[in-house]
Amino acid sequence: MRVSQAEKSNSRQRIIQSAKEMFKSKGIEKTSVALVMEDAGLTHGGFYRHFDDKQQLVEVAIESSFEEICGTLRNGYEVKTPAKVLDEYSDLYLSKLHLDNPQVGCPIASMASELAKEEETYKTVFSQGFKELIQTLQVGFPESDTENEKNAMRHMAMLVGAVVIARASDAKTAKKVLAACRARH
Amino acid sequence: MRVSQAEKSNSRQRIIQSAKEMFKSKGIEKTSVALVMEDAGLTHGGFYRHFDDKQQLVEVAIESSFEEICGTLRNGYEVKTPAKVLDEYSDLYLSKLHLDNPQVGCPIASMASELAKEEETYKTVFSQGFKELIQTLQVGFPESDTENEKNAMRHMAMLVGAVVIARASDAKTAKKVLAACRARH
DNA sequence: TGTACATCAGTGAACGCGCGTTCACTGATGTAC
DNA sequence: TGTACATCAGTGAACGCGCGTTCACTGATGTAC
Repeated sequence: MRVSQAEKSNSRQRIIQSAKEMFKSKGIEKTSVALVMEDAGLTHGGFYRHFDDKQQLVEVAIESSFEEICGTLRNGYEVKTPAKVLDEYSDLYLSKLHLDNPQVGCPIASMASELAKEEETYKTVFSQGFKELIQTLQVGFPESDTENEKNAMRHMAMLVGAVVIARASDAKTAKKVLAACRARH
Repeated sequence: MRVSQAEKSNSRQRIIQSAKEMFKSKGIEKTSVALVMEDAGLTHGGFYRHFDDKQQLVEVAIESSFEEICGTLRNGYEVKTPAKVLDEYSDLYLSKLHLDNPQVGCPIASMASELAKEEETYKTVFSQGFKELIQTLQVGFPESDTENEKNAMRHMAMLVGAVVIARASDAKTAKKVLAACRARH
C-alpha cells in the first residue's frame, strides 16, 4: 500500500541510518539488503523504490558518515578552541568506547580496507569525505596551512591504524595499542 | 589418484601461498576456497584433505604472513643497523609499490579490519603475530624497552592507517597521504 | 626384493544456503476534473 | 469541495548465482608379508 511522500522520505532516512550502522559494525559484504531493510522496519522488496542497487546505498552511507563527523567537529569549534576540539576528538577516537562501538564510530576505521577492494567509484566518494574531514581537522594544528594538512593526515593515519589494529586484536593487546597512541599527540 | 607425501606437503604450501596472496589482495570473504585451490593448481574438492575448513586456512595464512615479515626484518638486522632497518621498512611500507601490491604486502593493512568482524579465534592469532612484529621492530627505536614498545606500536599504527586510507582513496589523495606520513618518522 | 592390498590425495558432481535483484500484487496517496 | 483514476511505496514469493562443504570415485602410494 502506497504511503505519503513524507513517510517515504522518512523510510529512506531510516534505511540510510541502518545501513551506516550495519556497514560499520558488520562490514559491507556481510550486511545484506534484507537485513538493512528489516532493521529499518521494512521488507527487502521495497529497497529498490529508494536505491538503484546496494552499491548506491554504500555510496550514500559513506557520504553521510563523513558529513556526520564533520558536522560534529564544526559544532565543537563554535564553543571550543580548535586545539581542544582536536584533543577531545583524538581521545574519543582512541577510547574503549570507540573501540567497542564501530556502529557509531569513524567510517574510515571500519570501512576503509573493505572499500579498497571494491570499485573505483567508492574511492571517489571516500576520498571526498576524507578530504573534507582533513580540512575540518587541520585548523586544530598550529603551523602553516600546507604543514597542517600534512599534520592532520599523519595524525589521522595514526588514529585509524590504532583502531584498526586494536579491533583485530584480543582485549589486552588492543588496550596496549590504544594507550601507546594516546601517549603523545 | 593418490600422490606422494612430499607432493602433498608441496600442495599444502602452494595452497597457503595462494591463500595469503588472495586474502590480502581480494579480501578473505571474496576469496573462495575454489579460487585458492585453482590458483594452487588443484580442484576445490581436495581442499579438505589439507584443512578442516576455510577458517583454519585463514588462521594459517595470518600466522604465515607475520612470520614472513618478521623473518625479512631479522635478516635485515644481520647486515644493517636497527635504525636503518626501521627506516627502510617504513619507506617501503609507505611506497607506491606497497600501495599497489597488497598481495605481497603487510597483512595488517589488508586484513585487519576484516578480521575485526570475525570470530575471537582470529583475534588471538592476529595479536600473536602483531606482538611478534612489534618485538622485532622495537629494537630500531633509541629509548628504553617499555618506551620502545610504545614507539613501535605508535609508528606501526601510523603506517597501517596511512596505507589503509591510501588504498581506499583515489590516486591523487593516496599520494598525498603517503607523502604526509613519509615527512617525519 | 616382489606381491597383494589398504590407504588416501585429488577429482568433479551435487548439496543446502544466503545473497542481490525482479516481479505481480495491494491499496493508500496524489491529482485532474 | 467531491469524485474518479493513475501512481507508486511497500509486500513477499521467486529467480539465478556463487559459496562452503560433502561424497562416491579413481588410481598411485605406502606397507605388510
